Amino acid sequence: MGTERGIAATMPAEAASAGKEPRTARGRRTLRAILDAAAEEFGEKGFHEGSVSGITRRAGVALGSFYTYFDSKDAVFRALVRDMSNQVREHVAPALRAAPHQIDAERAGLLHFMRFVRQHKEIYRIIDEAEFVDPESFRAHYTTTAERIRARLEAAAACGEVIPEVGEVHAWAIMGMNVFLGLRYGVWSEDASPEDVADTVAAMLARGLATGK
Amino acid sequence: MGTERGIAATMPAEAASAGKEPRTARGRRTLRAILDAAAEEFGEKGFHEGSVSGITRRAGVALGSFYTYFDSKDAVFRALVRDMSNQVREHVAPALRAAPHQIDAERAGLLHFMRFVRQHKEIYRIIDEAEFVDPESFRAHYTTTAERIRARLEAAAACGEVIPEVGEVHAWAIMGMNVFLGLRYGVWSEDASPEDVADTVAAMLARGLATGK
DNA sequence: CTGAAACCTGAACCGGGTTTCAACTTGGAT
DNA sequence: ATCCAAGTTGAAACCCGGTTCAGGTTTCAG
Repeated sequence: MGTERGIAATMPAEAASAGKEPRTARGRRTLRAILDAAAEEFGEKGFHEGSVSGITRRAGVALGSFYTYFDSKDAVFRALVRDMSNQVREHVAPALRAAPHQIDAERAGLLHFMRFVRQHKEIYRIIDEAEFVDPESFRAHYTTTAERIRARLEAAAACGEVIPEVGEVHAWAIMGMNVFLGLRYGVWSEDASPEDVADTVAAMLARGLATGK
Repeated sequence: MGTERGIAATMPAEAASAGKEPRTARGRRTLRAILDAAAEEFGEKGFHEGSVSGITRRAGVALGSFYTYFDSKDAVFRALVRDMSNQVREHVAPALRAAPHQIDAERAGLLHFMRFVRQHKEIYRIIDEAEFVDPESFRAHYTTTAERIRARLEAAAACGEVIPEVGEVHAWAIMGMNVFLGLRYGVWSEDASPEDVADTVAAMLARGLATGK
């Protein structure tokens, strides 16, 4: 289960706990190692089964060093959840902008989300477990995601691309579909191509399931 | 957060761990008290934060009595997950049968699911946490739920009530919508009536979001 | 009524993981 | 070259909750 790049690519300024930011290059290196190790550890074992010593072992640093950068086990987890949430958004956003029509945009959103998930299967374990470990971030993640979908839909409604009744309910419905399809066809099994799944959903979104009669 | 009836209504034979079934009326009473208390405890605090002593305190029995009926903390949780899964199904099933048309059936499914959720808000904490505590049951719950939806859709397709292309993808999409709408409008806030939400979704499912043009 | 099985009790055991801390090392500014 | 703040170390203190168990109480079939 390749965590590959993990958090490393972007190093958010607020990764460490308040007042514990590294001041030297060495410190930044260690912090990054700890964050990547934490993504691995929690992705594999979950929050409660994962351990701080597991993180430091993977990172190749001493147990005590962890507390140079984080106040607690919870704190790293929170940092990770926020980062994951951002990563998804940043990965999907460009595809949305490129779409010529709103239905295409929703199709592209799902498609790129599924692709992202296949490369970062740890995301479900981390975001889902946030419901228990860091409810604030969990709620924030889904609320802002739904809000973004709603804004897109309403803009499209203004252009006459979709029906004028679109609103929050549609946004949550679409988000729910995407999350479950990502779990089913991204994490659990890859027995259907993301493109086919996205096509099917786009068709349903466009014209519904009812027959003409 | 009234757990109200909890598990009490139906007492599944396999609630207790193997070989630990109660043999007297007193035993059954105690087992039931423990199960209801466990639903409360885990619903409020989640699996890891919840404790066996918290359960027995709520149930008004001694710590040791717990182990008369369950092999471990995990075991009660597993029993709870299966029971919850059944309860939802049993609560929603009748409404499905009563629907005259497949789209009505899906509307009714969502409607009754939301109503059930409002009365059993613990369900999300318990089923969601099963992803980590009891992955088998978690997977089973969603797999069989989706399978049931798929079967309904395909039967309806055979009657010409819905388009013939319906399949697994549609089933997972509908399930995902329902889960997230239940979370948003059942657990997090009751700022929209289940009926309105269900109507909106049914319309989307029937005719889609695209405009005529 | 009565005795054995079922059930209840809670103090104590136990393992494991988080967090602390005092001594030590490193690196870059002066 | 020197010095000290930043960083590192890992053993051990600490905490906490799951699980056990030996002894007492209740139930109910015979």
